[in-house]
Amino acid sequence: MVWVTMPNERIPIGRFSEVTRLSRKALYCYEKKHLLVAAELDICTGYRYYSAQQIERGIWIAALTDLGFSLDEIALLLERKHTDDPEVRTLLAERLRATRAEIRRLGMVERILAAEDPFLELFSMHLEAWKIEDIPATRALTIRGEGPYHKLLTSLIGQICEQMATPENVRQGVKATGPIGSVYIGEDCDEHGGLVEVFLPISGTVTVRNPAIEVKIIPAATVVSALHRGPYHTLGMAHTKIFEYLQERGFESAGSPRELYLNDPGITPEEDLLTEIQYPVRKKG
Amino acid sequence: MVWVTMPNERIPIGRFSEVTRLSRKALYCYEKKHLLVAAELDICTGYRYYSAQQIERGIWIAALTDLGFSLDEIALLLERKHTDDPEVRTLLAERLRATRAEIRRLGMVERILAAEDPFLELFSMHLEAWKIEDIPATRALTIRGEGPYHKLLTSLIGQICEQMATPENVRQGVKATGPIGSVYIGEDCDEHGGLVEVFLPISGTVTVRNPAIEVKIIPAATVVSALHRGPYHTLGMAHTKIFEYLQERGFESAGSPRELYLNDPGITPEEDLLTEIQYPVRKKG
DNA sequence: GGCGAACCTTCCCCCGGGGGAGACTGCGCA
DNA sequence: TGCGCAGTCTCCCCCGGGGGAAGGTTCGCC
Repeated sequence: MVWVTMPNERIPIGRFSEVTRLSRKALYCYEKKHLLVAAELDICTGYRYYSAQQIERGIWIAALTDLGFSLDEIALLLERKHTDDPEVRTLLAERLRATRAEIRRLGMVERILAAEDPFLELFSMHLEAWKIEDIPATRALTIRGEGPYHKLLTSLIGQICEQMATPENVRQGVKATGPIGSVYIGEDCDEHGGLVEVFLPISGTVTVRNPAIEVKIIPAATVVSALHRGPYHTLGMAHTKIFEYLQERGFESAGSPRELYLNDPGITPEEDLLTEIQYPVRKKG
Repeated sequence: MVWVTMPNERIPIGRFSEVTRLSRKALYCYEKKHLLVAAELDICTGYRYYSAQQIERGIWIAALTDLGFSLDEIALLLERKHTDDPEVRTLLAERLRATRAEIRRLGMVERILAAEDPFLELFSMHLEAWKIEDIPATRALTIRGEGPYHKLLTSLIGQICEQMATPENVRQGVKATGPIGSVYIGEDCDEHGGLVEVFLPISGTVTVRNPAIEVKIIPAATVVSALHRGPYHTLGMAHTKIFEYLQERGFESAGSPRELYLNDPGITPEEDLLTEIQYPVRKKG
């Protein structure tokens, strides 16, 4: 027996959309990409009609998009899902991996949002979102000193700036090519003082009169870097945390830590000061 | 002391992008939306230069987009994050809710992908993704019968189709407006047989000669519906599962269950047959 | 002063659809 | 036979950028 009277071999898009749970927009879109083309297109009116057989394909598409596959991937999966294809297995495995990564990420997002003060949590967290950077070698003015950091840095930076600002250097067009930074060299640095080198990357022909100042190439390095926001006297804590992090992750230190002073303490409020902290490390495989 | 020589009040987009971890594309995009506009635009060359003060804003934006806020929301949050604004709190709460929902969803996705046969798991799961529908009242041809389902349904459906196919009805332009379905009326239905009404929604002026056939209005209903794929003799299991589901969720039954036969068993292979199962329920708040 | 490399610009297409406008069609009913 | 409403069509803009082309700019160094 054939159900001659059944109209459902000519399903208009609305009904098809309901039963497959695919929106019309999605159906138009799939048609454009030849992923699911209506069985019939009335040339007169432009109306689309789907066949009952297409319902199954529609449901598959809906299910697979829910899993997070792209439409291209879905086309491939639909074509080969019954064959035990290595490409299909790869696709599934990769999707599983990506899904788990996303769940982990969202878990962290949830923790932040659920925190007492999400904004505080968030900002410090993001600042402490380390990244690994390759720093190219740089030509720089450098000056060393030893003593309690606060006064020392002010003095060293002052001397470098003065040297840059001499008429002859201004005339020569010497330019700073990056922010001023410092390297903590001493073995026995503690939180308050030690041996420090301040540097300022430059370009051009520079004339140095101050005998304390050298022009050096700072060698390239791979560093783990983090951004710190707040007064300079809070940098010590930041260093401690980063150092712990590196230990945990098994990074191997490859030199003295540096700081880059991203803005000018003369015109920026203390609590908005940004400092990039860099720890040279050896590359992990 | 002012660091007169520092060039970092004129940060080109590349460096700004590195330090904030925002891609250039993103920065162009934020500029268009006035979310983060470079401090300086060289009118001659079109080059953008950011100021060091903008780094902080950039970092905020990066952090908030990671949390999943839209750019409009971020604009609002940045403006009011220090005020204890109810709108801000709502935004945070809503984001937390949405994040948790997404985590739950991805948990299910993970389960499916990690299953032995993801495709099997997926299809049955998606078919059993219930939805609640409001079915409007419909005019239909109906016919009742009692006995073992298999033979009974075949016979009843046959009679309805015959009635539709009579010359006078064809001439009158009587049309089916939906798939054939059935209602299991008997209190003592079991898996094998009982009292059943078969219906076919129609439009137009119909002539009925078969005394067993009535033209009725099937009343509107709110139903929980699921799609089943496979031979008709497996429908019993599906009914059992849906019924259990309804019990668990505390739905209150509001009538006899129905089935809609979405494709024609005469031309569709048994294992591809789609049947929509509907259980009338009372609306839950 | 010149050169090459690195950097920057705008422009256009892509993802996977959602929202809505403006116009046409179909269908049920009288 | 016509009416009215619901369904459908195409077109365009939106999200939040990514990828890449084609062309102008800057910079450091020689």
